[in-house]
Amino acid sequence: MERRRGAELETVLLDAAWDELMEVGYAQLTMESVAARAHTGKQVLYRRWRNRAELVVAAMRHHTGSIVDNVPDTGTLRDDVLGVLQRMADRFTTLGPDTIHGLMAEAPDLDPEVYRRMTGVMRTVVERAAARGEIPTADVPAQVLTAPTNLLRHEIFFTHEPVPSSILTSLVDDVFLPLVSGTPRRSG
Amino acid sequence: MERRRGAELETVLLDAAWDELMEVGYAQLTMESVAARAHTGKQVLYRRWRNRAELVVAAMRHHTGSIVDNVPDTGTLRDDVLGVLQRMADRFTTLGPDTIHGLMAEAPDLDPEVYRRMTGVMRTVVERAAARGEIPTADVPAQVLTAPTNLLRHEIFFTHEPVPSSILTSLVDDVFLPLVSGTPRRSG
DNA sequence: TCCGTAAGAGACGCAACGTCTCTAAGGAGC
DNA sequence: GCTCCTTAGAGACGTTGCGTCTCTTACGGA
Repeated sequence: MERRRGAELETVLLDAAWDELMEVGYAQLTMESVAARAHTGKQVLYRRWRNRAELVVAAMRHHTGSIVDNVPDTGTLRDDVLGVLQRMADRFTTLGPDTIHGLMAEAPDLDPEVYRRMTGVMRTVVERAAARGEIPTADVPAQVLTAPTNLLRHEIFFTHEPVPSSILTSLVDDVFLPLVSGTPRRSG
Repeated sequence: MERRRGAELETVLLDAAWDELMEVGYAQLTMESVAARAHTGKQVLYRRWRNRAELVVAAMRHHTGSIVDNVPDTGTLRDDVLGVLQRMADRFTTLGPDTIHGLMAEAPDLDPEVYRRMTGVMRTVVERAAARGEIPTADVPAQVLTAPTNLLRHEIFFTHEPVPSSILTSLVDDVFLPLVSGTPRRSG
């Protein structure tokens, strides 16, 4: 019997977890089913991850690299932000809301990190736009900076159909760009 | 033995579920624990609700009435919106994120209804402001209308501490009011 | 060649699910 | 006031999946 070890085994485990996630979804995914799919025992899983949630998160990380790498840089703020949103939408659509909700419920310490990353991405995009002179300043309130990604995430969480692209454009054109372009201080 | 029936029994059951929810949280709440607290059997619960999620939702509804009743009407748009947000924050804070995530994971068909209600509330608030002449028009894009409540909900979902009131004011002053008051069309 | 680590496999006890069964309380109808 | 029918109260039951524990054995390092 060929016995897998080290990185090779780990890849097999993570792939098994990912495949199981894609086929049956998070709610139906069990440690037993992943172990069986990888032709190994549960202990091998528990030696590496403390529970289902950690295993699935690791599988997700393994399957798709970080969003933070290669921030969109199209030359216009609008397309950059749309690019960011499009990537988020694509990514979460493949996961599906049940997986997301399940993970949120079981791995509560995990989420803040995930979404704080996007703040950095948006900051980069906005700073580039300001450097181009496209917007008056990169000094944008945090709530404005994170509004598009947060609203999209909200949409993904509460909607069970894929997010239509009209929502993405509306978030950019109706919400984000007006807030950063004019930045009209209220007269009151 | 006094045997409870009908509405009286139902109230006891829902109260037991609510108390259990407040004391141990959603993850630790079991049908058995609720039944025991209500001094009854599980079958009495299952005769009324199909599962844990439905029971808890019913308990929440029973404990706190709808938000839609009495929309804030303070005379200024800013205070109205702040009032709406404050109520949302209060309500969700008593529940806690684990309960919310747990419910979302187990009762996926439930959520859209809940958050579409707030759209109606915001529409009312904005229409009143337009009628007062406080803002130029009540014809506001849907994404703008729902931005504050959605962003707050997002914040509640991803944060594990209570939402500070500075976030509420920022959502109103930095995001919402600029979008509805000037509504400056971008020059480009 | 020997040894120690960990893979592969599965038994185990536990917790909670949701179903099923049983007894008896207490309204409704006569 | 008696009978009947619904259903409360209680808990047994089988199932599932968790996370732990145990055992044998492959294999890489010294």
